[in-house]
Amino acid sequence: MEKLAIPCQTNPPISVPASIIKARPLKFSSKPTKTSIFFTQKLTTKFNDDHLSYLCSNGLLREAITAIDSMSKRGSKLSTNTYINLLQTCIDADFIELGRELHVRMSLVDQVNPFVETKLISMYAKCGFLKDARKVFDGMQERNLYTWSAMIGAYSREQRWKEVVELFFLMMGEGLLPDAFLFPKILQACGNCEDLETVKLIHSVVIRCGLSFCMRVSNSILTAFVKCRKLSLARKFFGNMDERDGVSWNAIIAGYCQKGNGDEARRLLDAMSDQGFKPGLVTYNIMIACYSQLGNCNLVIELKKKMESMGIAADVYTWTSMISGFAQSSRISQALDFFNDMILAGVEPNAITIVSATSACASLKSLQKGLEIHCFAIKMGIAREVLVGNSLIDMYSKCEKLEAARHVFDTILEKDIYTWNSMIGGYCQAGYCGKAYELFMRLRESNVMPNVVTWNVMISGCIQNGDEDQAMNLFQIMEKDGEVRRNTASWNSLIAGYHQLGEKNKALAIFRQMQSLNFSPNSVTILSILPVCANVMAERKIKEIHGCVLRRNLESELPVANSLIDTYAKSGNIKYSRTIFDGMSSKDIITWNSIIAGYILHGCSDAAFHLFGQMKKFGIRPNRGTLASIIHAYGIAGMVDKGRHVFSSITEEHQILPTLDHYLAMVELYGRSGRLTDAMEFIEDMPIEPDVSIWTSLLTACRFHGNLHLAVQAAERLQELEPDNHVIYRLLIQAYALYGKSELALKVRKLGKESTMNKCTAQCWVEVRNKVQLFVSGDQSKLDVLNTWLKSIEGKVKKFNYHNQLSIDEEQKEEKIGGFHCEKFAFAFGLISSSHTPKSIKIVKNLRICGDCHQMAKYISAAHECEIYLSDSKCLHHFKKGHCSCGDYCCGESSLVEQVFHDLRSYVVSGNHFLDSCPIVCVAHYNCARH
DNA sequence: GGAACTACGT
Repeated sequence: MEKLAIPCQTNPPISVPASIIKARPLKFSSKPTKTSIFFTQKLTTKFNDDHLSYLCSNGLLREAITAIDSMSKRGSKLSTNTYINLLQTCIDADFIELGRELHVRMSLVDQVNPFVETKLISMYAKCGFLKDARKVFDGMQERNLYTWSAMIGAYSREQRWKEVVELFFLMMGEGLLPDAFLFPKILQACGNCEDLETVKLIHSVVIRCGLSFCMRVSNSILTAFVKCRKLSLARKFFGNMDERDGVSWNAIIAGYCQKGNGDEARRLLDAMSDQGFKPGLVTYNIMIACYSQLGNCNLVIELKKKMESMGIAADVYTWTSMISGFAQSSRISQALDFFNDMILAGVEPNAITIVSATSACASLKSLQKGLEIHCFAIKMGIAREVLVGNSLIDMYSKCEKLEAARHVFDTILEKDIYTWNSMIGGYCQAGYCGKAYELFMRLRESNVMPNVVTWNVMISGCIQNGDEDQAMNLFQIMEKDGEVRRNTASWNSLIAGYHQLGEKNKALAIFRQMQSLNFSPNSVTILSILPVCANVMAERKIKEIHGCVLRRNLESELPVANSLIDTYAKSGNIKYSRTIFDGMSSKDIITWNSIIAGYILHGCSDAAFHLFGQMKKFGIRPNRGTLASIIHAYGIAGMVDKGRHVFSSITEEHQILPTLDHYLAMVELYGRSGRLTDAMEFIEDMPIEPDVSIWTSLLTACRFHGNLHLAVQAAERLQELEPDNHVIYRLLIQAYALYGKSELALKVRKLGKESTMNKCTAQCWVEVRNKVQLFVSGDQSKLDVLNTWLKSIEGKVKKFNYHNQLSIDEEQKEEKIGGFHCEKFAFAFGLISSSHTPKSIKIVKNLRICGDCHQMAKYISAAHECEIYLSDSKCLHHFKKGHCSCGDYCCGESSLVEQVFHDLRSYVVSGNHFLDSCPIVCVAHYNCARH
């Protein structure tokens, strides 16, 4: 800009742009007339205005202030207009400091009036100082519509909807009503905080003040009803509208889309065209967003083609909603394909596109694609923006690239709490608890306040990494030190953490405490606590949680219903699983897998096959888990060829790479049917290294079918894999001893003695009529009654359908109580501890049930018409009418995994049994239970 | 006389 120095008598020489000089009238009459005085004043004002705004627009704030001060010293008062223009300059250029100076000077010369005050409100608000804006507002003598509009507009921009609605009521209290501009703002606020009552009130006010004809206002009412999720009201309002425009149609269509009712939205779209309204870009974008979220690829493509045929090009919103919608509906690779298509179509992504695409990469853990998008963000110059940066941190964390995540973290210019939480969460997930803690401490020193999420992330990080004390400590101090209120997620972090640590009892205690403090469990809580209760003796607790699910209307959430199916099945109640399954209006692959696995657990392979067929009929594609289960089911049914056929279909038909669970199911399939050589050959041909479960499965099969030669091989391989496992030692010794290799047996025994492993004590728990009794091996006190009874039936059991197994279980003697295994006492206690034979007995055993006891359970279930549910360390046995759901295959030596034992002992030791209403009766008191 | 600031979609 060309600058000229012009001499000036009253002011020091200053530079003024040529355009201003040109704009100045050049002629003055020598004698001042009334008009010319007016003109001169006006010119002076204009000159001052231009002069000051010139200084401002060039950033010469100090000079501007000096000029103002020297003007006021000379007694020339700045006009309100000048102040307003200056304040506007401050807004436009974000010169809040100058604005404050002006505010001070205006107050000093007492030149404040509603006009400038309103402008001051705008200025403070737009520069991000809402509190100062409010201070001006509160200090005002009189407020008019403009003032209210400025103040309400300020809260609206900050999305502080509640304050907007509050101000609306205050405004009405002062006898003022919004106009056609302000009503939409307030309605938007009501919609966003779902304040239906206020919307209804405004609706009636609008009718009374005759503003219903205004499209903006009535469209805003319509939108507010939609946002309050009152679609019936919205539809009624829409139907009653005298006039509708495209926006009205879009609003009602958006309402159905938000509810996921794409069909109704589609009908409205057609009706809209029929009534002569052309759907526009926004209409198509709404519809496409809806179908993208539903993951309906075909319809999205169809709609996009249709809009393009109407001459409407997909814009950045169209593509972005497709990308984010598909990412959210788990069709993540499709979402990333759309990102590519968008770039090819030459549409420039915006920050939200980048965020959506990055989060898609995060869920896919696709580092390659994530890096590409990071490059895009860098090229667009938005990689350091907080929103984009946050999603990049998340993506790198999920791809386990913590250093890259940290690099992004360090480069983000203005970190918000999400930035910190993402980084801390990333460290926690990766197990770097120390780094997370370090960052957490740094955050507490920064000017960003940790929020409840930060604390929750830290708690779950600590507990997942095993630092239970630190987790509890954080949980205790968060409210006092952190000034955040615990929420459901805080409790969930602890419950899920304890569940992962296998501390079921502590998880249940936290769950109880949570409820007693009136925190409502949500679906996450339910999903953490249900697996804890998957136990034949916890049915009451499960029903209690089921009740809680129904009260909170959580049964419609698929994962919750799926978990209920799974938990009931694992707890012996497959009928309940089925009832829930049948009652579900929508089912996903997990639903089908849960019920199928449930039936298999109960030995009902036919039901599993039937459901598998039905599932395919419904067009649900089986996944990895389904196929493993079905092979397992063919194993139980002894249908080897069918099982093999399913195995080959994994790769051929379903294009899935078989994993260890499929190989295990195949070994079991061969093993059960006695095709041990096939099993061995299958294991040797496996492209992945067989693990403990594979060899254990083979060993079980060898025991069942009496193949000592292969048993020794399996035991040797097991011993190689887990040299410190004492159970495997014992198996190996027994196998050698029985195979006639006593020298080897002795040698191994010597080695085994040197290892410090302790043998587990056998224990079992029996529940009869909601009372729980513990039997521990080695405790022989006061068991005469049971002993006598057991001896009386021993002979009968032997005659009953005995399967002659290869016995390598000789060492179990030491676990016995008075010559019997503890579960036999459990059977006896269950049967004779009250006057009637119970319909069912439920037992949990820490080790694996032996063949002998298994036999007795079968006998009892037939002779006494009493079903026995026995959950041992490996399997759920359901004895009924002389048969067991495991098909007699799952009994034998004690388990390799002693987890169940550990869990159960902790219940007793801590005195907190999971059935609140079921106190544990100690063994010595068993006689009292009869009365 | 000035000032408030224009509904539906990421």
